[in-house]
Amino acid sequence: MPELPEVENVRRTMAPDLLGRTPSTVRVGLAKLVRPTPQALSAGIRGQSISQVDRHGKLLMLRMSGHGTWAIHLGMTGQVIIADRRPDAKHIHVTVGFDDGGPRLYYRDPRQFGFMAWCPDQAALDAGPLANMGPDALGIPLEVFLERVSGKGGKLKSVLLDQRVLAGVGNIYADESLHRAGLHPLVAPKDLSQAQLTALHHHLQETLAEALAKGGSSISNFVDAHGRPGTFQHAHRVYQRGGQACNECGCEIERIVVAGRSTHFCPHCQKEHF
DNA sequence: GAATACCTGAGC
DNA sequence: GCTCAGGTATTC
Repeated sequence: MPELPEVENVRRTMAPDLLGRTPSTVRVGLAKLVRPTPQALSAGIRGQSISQVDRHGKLLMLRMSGHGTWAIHLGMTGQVIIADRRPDAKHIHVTVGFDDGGPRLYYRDPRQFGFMAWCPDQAALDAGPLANMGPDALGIPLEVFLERVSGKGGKLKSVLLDQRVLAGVGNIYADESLHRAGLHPLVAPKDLSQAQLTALHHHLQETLAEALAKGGSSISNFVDAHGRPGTFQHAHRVYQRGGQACNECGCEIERIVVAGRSTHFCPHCQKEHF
C-alpha cells in the first residue's frame, strides 16, 4: 500500500482500536520482518499500553506508555488489520494479542518489503526507521518545501520520491501532483521558477488531502485497518493511464521510466522546459 | 545517477 | 512464460 495518504488512513483507522490497550502476546511467523529481533519486540511492547499512534512519512509509530516505540513500515504490500479473528488470507506474518482479549493486530505482507521495529528510545528511532527522513510531506510549510527542493539538480520526480527531501510521497502522488502542477517529471528543480515550485507545493498538498479524504488509492491490495479499500484510484489523472487520453487536453499520456519507477505524464500539459 | 536485490502475485 | 507492481537499501 503505502504512500502517505494510505498510511495515514491506516493510522486513523487503527488508532481508536489500539489506544490504551496492552499487548500481551506476540507471534512472529517471519523473523526477518522484525527488527532487531522478534524477541526484542515482544519483550519491548508486552505489558505496557499504547499511548499514541503517530505517523511520519510512510512510517507508523506506536508509542508505548512506559518507554519506546513500536514502528511499522508497510513496504509495498503491507497491511495492518485489526480484527477479532485471523483474516482468511495468506502471508500473515505477525499477530499481536492484547490483555483484554479484544481484537488482535494482524500484520500481512505478501511481498515482505515492510518491517516492524522495536525502538527502546527516541535515539533508536532516529538512528533506525527515521534515519535520513525529511519533514513530513503533508502540511509541509511552503518555505520549508522551497528551501529543500529549489536549486536541486537531478530530476524533479526523483527529488519528490527522495524521502530525505520530504517524507511520504511515492510513485502515485509524485505523478499525480506533477500533472496537476503542469510540470515535467524530468525537469531539474534548479530550472524552475519560485512560482512553479510554489504551484507544485500547492498541488501536492491538494492531491494528498483529496486522496486522504477518499481513503487513499487501492491499486493492488491496499485496505485500511478495517479492511476497507480507498477510492482515490478513480480520480487518478495520469498514474497507470499510459496510452489513454489526458482528461485536460485529450493528448495521449506517456509512460517512461524515471529513477527505476514507471512514470506517467501528459506531454502537452507537462511540457515546462521541454 | 543507474542497476540490482529483496519477495509474491496479477495480468497478459 | 514474461512483465510489472504502492518501497527502500546497496552496489558500481
